[in-house]
Amino acid sequence: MYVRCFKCPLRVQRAFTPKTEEEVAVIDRLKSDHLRIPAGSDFINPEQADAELYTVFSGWAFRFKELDDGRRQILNFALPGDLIGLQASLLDKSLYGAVALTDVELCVIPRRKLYSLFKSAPEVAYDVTWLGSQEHAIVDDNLLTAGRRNAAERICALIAALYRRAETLDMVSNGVLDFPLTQQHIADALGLSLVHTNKTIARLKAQGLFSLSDGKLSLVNPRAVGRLAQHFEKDPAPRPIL
Amino acid sequence: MYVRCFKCPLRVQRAFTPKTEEEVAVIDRLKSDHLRIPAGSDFINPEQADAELYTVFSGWAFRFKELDDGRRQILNFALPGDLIGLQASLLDKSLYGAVALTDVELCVIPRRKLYSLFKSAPEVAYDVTWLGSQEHAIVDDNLLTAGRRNAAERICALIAALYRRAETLDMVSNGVLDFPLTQQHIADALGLSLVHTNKTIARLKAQGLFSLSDGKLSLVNPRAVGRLAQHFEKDPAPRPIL
DNA sequence: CGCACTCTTGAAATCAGTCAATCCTTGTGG
DNA sequence: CCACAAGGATTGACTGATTTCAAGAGTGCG
Repeated sequence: MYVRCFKCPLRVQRAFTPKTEEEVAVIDRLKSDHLRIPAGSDFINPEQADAELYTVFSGWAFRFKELDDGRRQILNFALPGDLIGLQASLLDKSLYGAVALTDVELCVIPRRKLYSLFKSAPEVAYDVTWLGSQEHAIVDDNLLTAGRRNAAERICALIAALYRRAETLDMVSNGVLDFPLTQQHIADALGLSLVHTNKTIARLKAQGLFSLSDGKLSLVNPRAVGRLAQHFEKDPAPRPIL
Repeated sequence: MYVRCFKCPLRVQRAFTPKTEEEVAVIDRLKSDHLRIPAGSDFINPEQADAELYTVFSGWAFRFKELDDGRRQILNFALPGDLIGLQASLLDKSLYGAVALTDVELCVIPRRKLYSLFKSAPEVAYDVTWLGSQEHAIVDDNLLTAGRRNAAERICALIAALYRRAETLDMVSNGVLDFPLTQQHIADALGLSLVHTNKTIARLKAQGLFSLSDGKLSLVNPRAVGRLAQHFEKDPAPRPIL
């Protein structure tokens, strides 16, 4: 079930800027494979030298780093349309790992073709850079969260940001989002322990901020969540997609 | 005292990959100004819509984000040769501020020229992307630090990383580095309070890990610092510079 | 001299981490 | 159908790291 870019159902969504036929043709030639990765398995290893560049086609994934003794920090989550592996492709060595959170489909862009892409299709290269910066902005935000917010604020910030991003991809229906993170993932993303994460989530749910069970998230009181999170982002403008 | 790129004393240092004459000419035409910013003043405001792209020519700078109530997180420090403002240039709105830590000289690259740069000088555009990824990798690291290391580890990780980067720029002489961060900066970069930062630094100094006073840093026991920091980086390969 | 900035120090308060069980659901094998 | 294992969520009690509050000391500067 290989998906050709000119038949890609993702790129026509409202979240993405339309591309010309020629650009899509370039991207289609660029794409070397369409992978299916089962939930829980990794597709970039820390230390890996030859990691490719991926666009998430469907499902959720995340990047992480860890210390010797196993302490793990999730750096950011990737949703459909997001790029994963630009650093690893450019820097000749991955400094992080990437894991499929749900079953995931990935479009593969061979790292070897990246440099020539800058020569042959500058508009597409510009989009690559743009998407890299976008991810960078998210990590910046996550650093602010881990460094300066308390537990309740961290959880609201994470939930608000993911909910918002999912919304633009029409992944929210009737106010409910399929939310595949376990509490362990949330803890790892926020720099908290599992136990403290659990207790804080319980308190926030009891306060009626949001509901989350059986992998279904909905914001019961979006205002209050947004206030705690100090989540300022307005509706994100359409963005490029490869 | 405008510095033309073909006379740039920075780009000839061993830390940077040499460029062809044509490339330097392109960069020289790209450069629109050479700014001097006094220590402590900011050159990118959070929320600023028209931030330019800068290369640090001399001195130290940093990027930061803050919350409503003033809690501030430093995202990363920039040394000579580092790029600042790529996100802000690309994303039409800065989501962070940038401040001169010491007196700083900046090479200005107008954001307006960025897109056309991708068409006219793909090798240079590639370097821009590369440098963006490089900064991204540093922020990833800082997120791991803020999320998962304890106070002593955080301080060692920061010191080790900055010392190492400064070393490659020949800013370390006789084992001593001019280190312009106040303890408040260190605290803001690591997600710690000032008081706890102070006490932890005092303890580490007493243990003979490093010395730091009057803005002079030296690693008394580099091994121990590296071990606590779990700082794996080997000698960084030469990198591009604009 | 007085002000501003940075660094220090002590004590009290609190947030978050660790340890240790228990519960629940789901899937598997007998 | 039942026993059992595995993964995730939950809870209580305790410990400890880090923050907050408050005060003081050293230095450079107008």
